[in-house]
Amino acid sequence: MEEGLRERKKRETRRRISDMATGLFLMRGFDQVTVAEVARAADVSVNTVFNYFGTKEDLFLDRQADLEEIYRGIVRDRRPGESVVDAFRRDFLDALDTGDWRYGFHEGAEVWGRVVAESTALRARTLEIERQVMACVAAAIAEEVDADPEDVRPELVAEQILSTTRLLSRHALRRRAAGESPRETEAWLREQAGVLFGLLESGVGGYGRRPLVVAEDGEAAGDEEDDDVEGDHGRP
Amino acid sequence: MEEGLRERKKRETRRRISDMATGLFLMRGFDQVTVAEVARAADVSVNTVFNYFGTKEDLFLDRQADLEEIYRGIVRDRRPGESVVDAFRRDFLDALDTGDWRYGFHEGAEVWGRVVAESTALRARTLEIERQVMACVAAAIAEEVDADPEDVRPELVAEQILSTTRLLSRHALRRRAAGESPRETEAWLREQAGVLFGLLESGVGGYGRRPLVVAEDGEAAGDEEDDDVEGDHGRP
DNA sequence: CCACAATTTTGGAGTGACTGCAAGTTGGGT
DNA sequence: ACCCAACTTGCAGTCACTCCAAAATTGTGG
Repeated sequence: MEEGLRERKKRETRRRISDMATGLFLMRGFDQVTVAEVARAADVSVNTVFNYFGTKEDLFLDRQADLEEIYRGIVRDRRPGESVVDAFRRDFLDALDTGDWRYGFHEGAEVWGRVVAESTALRARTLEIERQVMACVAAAIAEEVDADPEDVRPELVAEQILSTTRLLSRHALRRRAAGESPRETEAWLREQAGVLFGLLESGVGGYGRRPLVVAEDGEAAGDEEDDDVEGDHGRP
Repeated sequence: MEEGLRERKKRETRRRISDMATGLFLMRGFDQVTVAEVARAADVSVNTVFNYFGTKEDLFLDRQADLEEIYRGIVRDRRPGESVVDAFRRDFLDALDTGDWRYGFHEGAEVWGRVVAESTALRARTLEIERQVMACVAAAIAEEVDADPEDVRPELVAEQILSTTRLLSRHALRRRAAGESPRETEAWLREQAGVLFGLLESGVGGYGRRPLVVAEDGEAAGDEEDDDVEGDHGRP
């Protein structure tokens, strides 16, 4: 098991294919590059490409396994006094500091984001991956709180948290793509992370509540702009 | 514009193609039916099929426009005193009563769900549709509360609500597919809708909080089973 | 009823992802 | 050196989907 020549070659080949592919995709766009071209660039046959990667999309998106492992760790290793939401918020803010690839803050993320956004196939695969990661996080949470298999709450919590981070990442990419500077985007993200995670914690129950009594005949049903999410959930 | 012969024929053709397609898909599964077969069954050429439907998946899933309109209505027509979450909960419970198709409670929904679940292409398209519907709901909410275009909260609220209903539908389909009776599933759904929407309202902030002091050396970090989500959001 | 234009349908010839198979080629153990 | 297993390759084929130009159909004005 000393890492034979065979194993090394396999790893190298896989790597070479993946690198050539991502390079071409980033340069010319996903749909503008054929698998045959990738194969030629990596100096292998088309069949070999499909031997290593199940689909063309996987050539660009094959971090799913890593993601699942990392997220499992976040849930498992949360600190004393931390809820699951707390743990993910901390991780998100840390990632913001370190320019982690997961949330799309790293160098060149705008290009990557643009390539994904422009290809329906890649967008679809991204969603599917997110779904699977969600299921994985839900399982991790369920295991941690030792929940009944019938209990749906872990899934809900996972879904809520991941939609929050996904939302933040998406806006980050959009802003960077629109030409905003990394500094500005980071500041904005830090602020919005506070808002959104706060909303997550305290609940969205009151959002957009329509007033019981129509005001003075002025506007129909406007909301206060500043603090329209209150803690009261009682319904009359 | 008296509904000429031409328009009627077009509508009929489209309908015929769609019906034949869904029939075949439900009977034999999405991947086991080719577009050519659908075309033959509908007595048109393959090109005509693609003339009416952009992709094979759209032959099975073309309610998106309806969905968006309905959801817009739910947001717009919420009653006095109702928050957005309230409005969607009410709609969900109503749908449960009426066997509405949107959440997969109608007759034959298990078959439909199985067909979708078995095809990666259909699953992917479903996710993409859900994403677009989400964006639409977010826009509706933003418009209703007259939010700043920069404000991300409407998107978060939309995402949260729709993941809740989606979660409920998914479990409903799974249970029906597993052979549970409609009655049982409905009862379960009604109960879970209460739990999940409640969690949405009051926030998931405390979920899975790890205790500050490890208990007595018994188990490591278990949670109370009944009410592990409290209203306190303060972090120590 | 007859051109004539607009629209729809169709056939045919691609392209590109992906599969299955049979025939090489290569690495590792004997 | 020899063999087996794993890996690679070429080839033929399927299927979704596109582009284009030639019918076929429908609506319109004389």
